[in-house]
This record gives sequence, structure tokens and C-alpha cells, in this order.
Amino acid sequence: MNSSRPVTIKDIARRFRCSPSTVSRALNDHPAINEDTRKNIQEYAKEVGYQRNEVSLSLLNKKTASLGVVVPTISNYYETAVIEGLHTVLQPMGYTLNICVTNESYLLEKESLSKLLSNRTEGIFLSVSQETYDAGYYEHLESVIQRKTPLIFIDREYEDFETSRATVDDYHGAFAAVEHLITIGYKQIAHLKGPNGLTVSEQRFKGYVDCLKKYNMPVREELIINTNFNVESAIMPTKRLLDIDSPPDAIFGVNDQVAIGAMRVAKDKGLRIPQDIGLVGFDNSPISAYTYPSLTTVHRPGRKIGMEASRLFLNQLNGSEDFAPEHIVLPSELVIRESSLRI
Amino acid sequence: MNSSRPVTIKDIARRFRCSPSTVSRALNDHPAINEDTRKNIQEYAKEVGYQRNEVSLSLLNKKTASLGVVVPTISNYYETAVIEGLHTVLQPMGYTLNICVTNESYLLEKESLSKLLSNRTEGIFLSVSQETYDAGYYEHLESVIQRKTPLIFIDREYEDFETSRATVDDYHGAFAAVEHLITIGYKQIAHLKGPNGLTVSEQRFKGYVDCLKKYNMPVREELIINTNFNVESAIMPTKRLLDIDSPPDAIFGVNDQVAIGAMRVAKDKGLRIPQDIGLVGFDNSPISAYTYPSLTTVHRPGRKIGMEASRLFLNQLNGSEDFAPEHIVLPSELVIRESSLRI
DNA sequence: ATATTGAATGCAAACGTTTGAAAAAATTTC
DNA sequence: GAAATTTTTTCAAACGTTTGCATTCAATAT
Repeated sequence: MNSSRPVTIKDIARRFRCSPSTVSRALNDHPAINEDTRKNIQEYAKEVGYQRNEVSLSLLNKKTASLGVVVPTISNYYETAVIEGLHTVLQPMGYTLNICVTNESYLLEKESLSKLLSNRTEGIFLSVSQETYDAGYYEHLESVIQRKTPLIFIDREYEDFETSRATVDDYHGAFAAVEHLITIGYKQIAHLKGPNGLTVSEQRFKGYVDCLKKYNMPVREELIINTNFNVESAIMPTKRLLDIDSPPDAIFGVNDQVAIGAMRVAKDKGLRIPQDIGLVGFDNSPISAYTYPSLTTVHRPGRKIGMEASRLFLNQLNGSEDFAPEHIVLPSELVIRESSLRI
Repeated sequence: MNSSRPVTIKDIARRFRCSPSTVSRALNDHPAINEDTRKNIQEYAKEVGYQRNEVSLSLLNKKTASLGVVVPTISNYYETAVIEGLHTVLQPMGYTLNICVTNESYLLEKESLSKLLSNRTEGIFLSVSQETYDAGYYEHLESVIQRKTPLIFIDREYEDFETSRATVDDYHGAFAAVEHLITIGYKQIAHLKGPNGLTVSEQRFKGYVDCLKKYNMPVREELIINTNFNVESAIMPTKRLLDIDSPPDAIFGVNDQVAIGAMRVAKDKGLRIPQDIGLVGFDNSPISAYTYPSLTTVHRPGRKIGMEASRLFLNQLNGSEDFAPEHIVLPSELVIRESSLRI
């Protein structure tokens, strides 16, 4: 009544002048408990709003039913789609998701992992930060592995780790995008490349380069400029691209945001899309279907990645001693829209 | 070596033939511990990768350092911005965020809250689901209040609850948006209204209506159509709007997504923006600055809301017995861009 | 030599719950 | 009415850690 201290089993036991064991069993419908006792206790428990202390259970059973999700950011569509996918599968199973955002920082990533381990998280989904990736750090992962806490990589991967991973086939998606542009008849295809070093950037870049080579088209250094993953970062690079002597007649952006930034710059310059310049993005974010013109892009199944990653986790959890990690690669899919459909 | 069971203080104690107390004190740099003992124990602990079991500490201290965030969705820009704001303040303080997505369902919301309480979460940030709101349910909140677990409402509010809240001033934002359109000279301003019943929708709607009234402009029923918060949901309603006898010359969308959907439809119909039709959104999402034309919108400080909500939580946590809940209303701000700037 | 101090360590309880085994109480059987 | 059986309840330990108090042991003071 007065205090806010949660009601415990002991409190109830005192009230009924019985032992905590009896209360516990009554609440859990244990058959050995007298029907009346059970009913009384259950009623009383409901009345006073008893709620089991899961913390004590976690300690006892060494099961926390909580999972860590460590990602560089949650402000992009794709990342939230992945988290939604994880949620869809794992929330109904009773798991709680602890989301940690690293802001691409190694230190934050390290601390997050350490915290999650201390909290006895039962599994960790990790998309490594750029800093970690650049520097090639991996010691902070050792303790996770050593603890045998299931560790599932999402998208950004570490080649040398024997863990499960769920990634999207960025390479072939990029390849298909560029091939499409070539088929349509674009001759000078630029690429707004993501930050160097990240698998995502590099794979798409590789798809771009390999496709050009396949069609015996030159890979012009000056048509490749780095950006980040947001709209803003595409503005200056696109302006530069359009100002060079023999400017590109198509741009393949590392993601939709970047492509939309490029679209904006092109329009400001009075270029018609797709007649004067073709545009392709990557992600198939919801907005891409409704830009004007709508944006050709590569679908990246974020939700599915999240769901597959969940599956990988569950496999590992229920797996035998000699469990072998899986590497899922989901296909990406070219979505052709107006921004590249020059007749 | 063989097992994956985490090393405990007892393990270390056994190794050094001392008591767990000594190990605990050594690890915590307790002054009463012999220097050598301390060093040896600390070294060994590091060597075997000892990591304190926070679960047991949570039980002992009744502090879990975890907070619940219960939101209807995480696929909108605004929601993730809020979460980022919470993160920014609370992660450095050692708090872990448990994100629960309700998909606008009352049942999921109820279960999420119950779970969070069972896990002895120290505070809950809640943006109630549409279903909960529509039905006017509130019993599931009682137990949170009764437990005296700090409960902070975000955006969607319950008038009758004595809790802290952080909301954006939707009303005046909408008012300013419509006033701006009127000032520019638009005469027939339509509104793509969000789902009925939600504070967010209703407040913006009220701002729209009140502004029209202030300027003695008629409120035409047929110029008000419901949408959801995504692009897709704006397509049909906008088509309908543009097909009526005396169509609107401006549209105020409940958010940027909806406005962008409207923009797309208008363009498809060959209308020039802003000459033939003016457009205003709400949110100031990153993309809104880079649509073509760029979208006039109302800035909604999601990150700030998250940070303010954190502050409210901390206030309540450190507050005295007679703590009085606060209601923060952050101003929204009109951002004028091209889509409404008819000369 | 004995009392006094001080440093270093150990004991035991606590947090809330579950659970196998033992004990107690109630019921049945002869 | 006692023995056997069944039903119901309690005991005690466990999960991992911290911490006030007690204890041990050695060193110093008398």
C-alpha cells in the first residue's frame, strides 16, 4: 500500500503463513498443491499485483532471454528493417532485444559487447563499426567467442571468424545495376562509392568495376568519388562529377540516399532524368518508389536479413557440439524504375 | 578450457585457496586487501577473462540499469531519431535500452510492459499504440504507476495520467504551416490527415482548422482525407483530392512521407509545384531537403525529444517523494523550402 | 611475557526464485 | 486403532556477488 517495493513470494508466504516453496508451486500450478491453497494464493497474488522477479530466475537458471544487437547506426531505413526482422522472429519467442548503437566507434563497440556479456546476454547480433573494421581490431570479439555466446554477423563481416553471418549479395546487385545501365545504352557510368574499407562499399564497388570490365568499358578514376550513406554527402561529389570535362551520363549510387542527392543536383543543373543522365540507387527504401522520377534501385531485404539472422542464432543455440556456422547470402534484386529508363 | 561456463568469483577463490569475499574485494580494489593478493587475483582474473555477473548484482542491489522503450514502430525517421536521443544521454550513463515494438497493438504493448516490469526495468519510455489509444485502455499502465517505475510518455499522451511527458507542439507547427500557405496566397488548402484518434493527427488537424478559421477561410470537408504515415497511403487520397470539382491549390500533409506521396501524384498529373499546387509536410526528415522541389515542412526535433525525455526520467529518478511530473512541449519550427514558394 | 594494535582474511546473510528430497498431515486400508 | 498410503507442505541448497562484523595472525608497545 505505502511502499513501492515489488511484492515478493516471501511476502505472500508470510501472509498465508506458509513457505515460499508452496507459494512458488501454487503460482506455477504445481499438481502437488492443494486446490484451495492454490486458488487463494493465485487470487491474492493477482490482487496485490505480484509479478515474478525475472532477474532472480535469470540468476538461477542462467538464462536471461535477452539478446544484444550492436549496430553502427539506427537512422537508416535498412538498419531499422533488420531490427524489425529480428524483432518479428524473436520477440514472440520471449526474447528481449538490447539495442546498442556504436556510431561507428570501436570503443563504443567494445564497451557494448563487454556490457552485453556481463549482462549474460544469450546471443549477439553484430554489424561491426567502420572504425573496428578499418583498424582490423578483433580482440574484443575473442571474449564473445570464448564464452561461446552465439555471435551472428550482419552485413559487415570478418573473413577470419568462424561465426554465422547473414549478408546481402551486394556484389551481384551492383553488377546487375550497372549491367542494366549499360544495356539501356549509358556509356559513361560514374559511381558514388561509400566509405572505403567497408564490405558494403567495396562489394558494390567491385560489382561496378567488374561489370564495366566485362563489357570492355573503361574504368575512369575520376568517375569514382567517395560519399557517406546520407543524402547530404552526395551533393558535392555529384557537383564535381557533373563539372568534369566529359561528364558521366549515368550515376550508380552506393545507396538510395546518395542517388537521391545526385538526383537533386542533376535536376538543379537542368538535366533531365533519365534522358540526360541515368540514376540507380541501392536499398529499395520506401521513398525510392515515389521520387520523381522514381528511382531504379537494388532491393536489399533488410527484414529478411533480420529474420535469417534470427534463424542462424536459433540454429546455433539448439545446435550440437560440432555445430558448423552458416553463411547466408540473400540475393539482392534489381528494381527497374523511371530514373534509368531512357527509351 | 573445456567448458564455456563463465568464470565466477568462486572459481578464482578456489584457485587461490581464499574466500570469495577476498576475491570480490581484490577485484574492486578494496583497501583492506594485501597488495600482492590483489595483484595476483586481478592478473589471474584478466587472464581467464573473468567478467562480473551483472545479473547477480542486479538481484542484490535491485538495480538493473536497464530501461524500456516501447514504441509502435521503428521504421520512421522520427521514431529512430527519438531513440537516438535517448541513447545519446542514457548509454553513456550505463543504461541499456530494451526496445519493444508494438506494431500499434494493445496486446503487444501490454505484454511488453509486463515483461519490462518483470525484468525490473528501472524506467519506461512509452509511446502508446494506436489501438490502446483508440480503445482508451489504461489498466496495463496502472501496474507501472503502482510500482513507481518512472513512466515517461513520448508524443502520444494520456491526458488523465500524472506522468512526465515530452511532446512536440504539433498544433502550432501545423498552424504555422497553414498560415504560411495562406500568406503565400493559396486559397484552397487540403489536408491529408493522419489516422483519427491519435494526438499527433488530431493536433495537426486542429492547427489546420483553427488557422483556416482565423483567416475566415472555409473548412471544406471534402478537402480532408485520412492517410497513414507512409508514402503509399497518400497516393489514392491525393488522386481523389485532385479529381474533385474545385480541387485544392495546396496540400498540407500530416508528415513528409505523405507530402512526398502527394508530390509524386501531383507531378504525374502534370501539375507544377509550387505554381499550380503548394505542398507542406511535417517532420523535416532528411530527405525533405532534397526532393525536387525541396519540401516545405515543419521541423520535429526527434533527437531532442529523446534527450528531454531522458532528462525527465533522470529528474524523476533522483526526485524527492513529492516529485511533480513535468510536461515538456518542444516547439516545432516551420522550414520553408521550394514546394510552397509560389512567387 | 602479555596486552594492544593493525592488517588481512573469512563468515554468513542477503537479493528472489525454484526444486529434489524429506517431513508432516490427512486419508485409506485392514 | 495402527499401519500403509496418499496428499500436502516444508527444508535446504543453489544461482553469483557484496558487505558488516568477526576472526586470525603477526607486529608493536608495555
